[in-house]
Amino acid sequence: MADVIAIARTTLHDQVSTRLRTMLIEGVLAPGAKLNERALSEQLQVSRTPLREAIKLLAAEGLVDLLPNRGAVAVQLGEADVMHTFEVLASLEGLSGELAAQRIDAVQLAELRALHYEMLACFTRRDLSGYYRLNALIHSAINVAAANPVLTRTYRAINARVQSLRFRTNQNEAKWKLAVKEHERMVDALTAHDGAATRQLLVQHLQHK
Amino acid sequence: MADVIAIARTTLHDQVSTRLRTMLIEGVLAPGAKLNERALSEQLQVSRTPLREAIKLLAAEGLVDLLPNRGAVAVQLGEADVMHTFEVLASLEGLSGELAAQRIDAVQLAELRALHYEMLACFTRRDLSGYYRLNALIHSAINVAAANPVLTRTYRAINARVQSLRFRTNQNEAKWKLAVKEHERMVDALTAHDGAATRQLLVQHLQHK
DNA sequence: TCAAGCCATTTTGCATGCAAAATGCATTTC
DNA sequence: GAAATGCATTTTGCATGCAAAATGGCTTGA
Repeated sequence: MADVIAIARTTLHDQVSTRLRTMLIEGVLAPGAKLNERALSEQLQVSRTPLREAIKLLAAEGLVDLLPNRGAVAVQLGEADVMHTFEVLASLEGLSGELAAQRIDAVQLAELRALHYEMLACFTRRDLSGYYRLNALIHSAINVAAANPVLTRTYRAINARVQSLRFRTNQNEAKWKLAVKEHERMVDALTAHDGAATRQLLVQHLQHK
Repeated sequence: MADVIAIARTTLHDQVSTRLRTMLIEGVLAPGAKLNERALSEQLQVSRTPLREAIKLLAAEGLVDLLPNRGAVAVQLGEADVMHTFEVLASLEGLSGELAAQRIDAVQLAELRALHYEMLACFTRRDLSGYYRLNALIHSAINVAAANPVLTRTYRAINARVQSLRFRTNQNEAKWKLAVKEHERMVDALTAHDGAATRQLLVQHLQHK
């Protein structure tokens, strides 16, 4: 009984916030839309209390704006907001890469390489959705290898803000090729445990979006 | 009637979260302490609803841990947690410096220099509390010069986590001298609009703590 | 004496109720 | 006809009530 993980007990406001978050990211709640408490509570079949707690949480994450006495509104990011968010994201990705390069072990490296090859397969087949999935997995693996929970949490929170945009951006062939190339170099840099290089590559990688 | 600012109307849960945040930072609510809802609501003279909303917010900020069905506990940072937090903070400070170096204007630079001289005065008088105040102002000014609200918000949130620790750390003379020296170089780098150098200095500066 | 089980009390989580603020609409006035 | 005003409705914000879970102490049995 060494590594028995506690049974996940989840509170209602937690479930609600998760639900709302995906609704916001997937655009079910479009930017600028008002979040009507009564309507949402009926839709999600919960009372207003946990719903309100969830909304406060999303406000803290920057996914909704809170107007006193006038409710919550799904944030509408202007061009400047997106740029600012990407600046911070790039920096955090860079840190993630630098730390990962220092801390990644052989097993993690092997797994990363495996994911990379799977991604190449998707690229070759022009399987865009598979590519996206693996891309996310790879970046997540790097994040895990960085072994810094604070970083992981912060990155996740900020990433959620622009996640919805990624549903819209579409890759062209040249960019796609470049991204794959960059990934290749990333794996190399991580293998060499070259922190500075990995950082550089990840920052660049994000700036190309 | 050009720049009339709207009257600040504040919600109760907002006030409560602000109050609790300072209580946590200042150690009135010591790390590991349970946040009893009834006790706090009586103490702050508010009902449990806004109090609970505030606690959820602080949980999102990472100042308290939420144990399902067992309430909230003021976070107790282990050595590893502190290290992880500082890693992220250093990175964000670095970004702040890099952006500030690119974007700072003459007026902001002048103000920064003025603050720096005020800080030197405090250093000369061995006025530690004045020094801390100006130090915070200078870092805040750099943050503002970086002109990235997302960065500012993120930094603030993460900084709050370790802010309470700073009440305890005490400078020795040598470290203090070094910090002042580093600040001097920072101002120079910003004046030269040298992003890389400013980044480097700020990262180092934080690592010395 | 000590441990295990049980019950009373406390505490959290959620639902609901009520008041203040905001919104929308109709009416009035010019 | 357009703008302003007043009123009804809606919506948010907070307080309170109630049930489930947790906590602490007590008794019972070995």
